[in-house]
Amino acid sequence: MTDTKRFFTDRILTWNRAHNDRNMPWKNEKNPYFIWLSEIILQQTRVEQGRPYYERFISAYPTVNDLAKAPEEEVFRLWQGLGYYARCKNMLAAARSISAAGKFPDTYEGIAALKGVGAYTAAAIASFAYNLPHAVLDGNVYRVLARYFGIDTPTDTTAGKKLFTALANDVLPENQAGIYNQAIMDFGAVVCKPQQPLCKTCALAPHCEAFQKGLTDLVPVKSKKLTIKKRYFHFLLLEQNGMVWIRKRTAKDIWQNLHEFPLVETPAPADLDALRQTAGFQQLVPPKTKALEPGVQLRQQLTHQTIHASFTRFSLSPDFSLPADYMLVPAGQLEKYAFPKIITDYLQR
DNA sequence: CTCCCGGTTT
DNA sequence: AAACCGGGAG
Repeated sequence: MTDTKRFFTDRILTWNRAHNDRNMPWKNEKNPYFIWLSEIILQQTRVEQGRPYYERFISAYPTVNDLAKAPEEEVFRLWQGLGYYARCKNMLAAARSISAAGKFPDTYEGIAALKGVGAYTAAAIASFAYNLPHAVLDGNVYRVLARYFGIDTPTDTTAGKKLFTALANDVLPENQAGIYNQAIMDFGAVVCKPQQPLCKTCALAPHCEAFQKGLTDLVPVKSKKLTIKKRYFHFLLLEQNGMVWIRKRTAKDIWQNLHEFPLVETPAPADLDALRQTAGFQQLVPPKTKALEPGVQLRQQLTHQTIHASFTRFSLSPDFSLPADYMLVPAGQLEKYAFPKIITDYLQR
């Protein structure tokens, strides 16, 4: 262990004792079920967005057995709007396996075997709940380590993951894993931020490679560049005497397991006249059915696609029926189903 | 508006 | 290596 590494760990712990006033409802929590729940909710999610979901989940399901017993549709409805819906599916599967086992796993390997739990989440739960010496490696930790130690190896490569994992575990104080892991992530979120980090007042700056060499904005490095494609979704609100057609998305695509209105996707922007020419539209709407009003346009930005959505209402003749994967539900019952954000936005507008 | 951010699975 | 969401910042 080098001096600069010892200094690093010591200053992180000191900062945590003296200056860390970041407060989360799951901090100091020792119940592994609550810790696991909060970590699943916080994956890819900002604390302030996740917090209300966490409160609702622990209130609805105070124990892992309550969650394990819950119907999938109900859990998805509670998860609605949080994004990355595979997390919800995996969470429920994990809850059922924990409940069947009769206790929460208390080893790193046992925790890592849970669905939806990868290296980061396993280390977080192992250290927070059981103080096991496993270093967390999330976006905050990558950034703090890359800057302080001046590492420009891309973090999203096998070599990068290996290097950062070894370093993270090297600077982990063996007997304070839980406190330290929380501290380094808070430090990354509050001081060593992605944009405009607080280097001027940072107690680590004297030994920080990136700060000393003016490389703060150049690390961490990522190798992949994101290509974003545009998609054009035309949602059809097909109404039949107070009822409306919906279906569950089952394809290997975004929003799997959520519901939607009958959808026609076009490769390019299309107005209603152009839409009527498509086979998809003709399969869903009888000829000469008039739109009830001009369509509503909404947009949603995903990681690698931009969704341009239109919503158009039609009144369907009573005898018409859609393919078997669609279901006709009362318009007043839509809140029982989980929908993607762009659809709930439309419904609430 | 346009970017930017982030764990796990396949 | 690529796909998966939604919200915040500029």
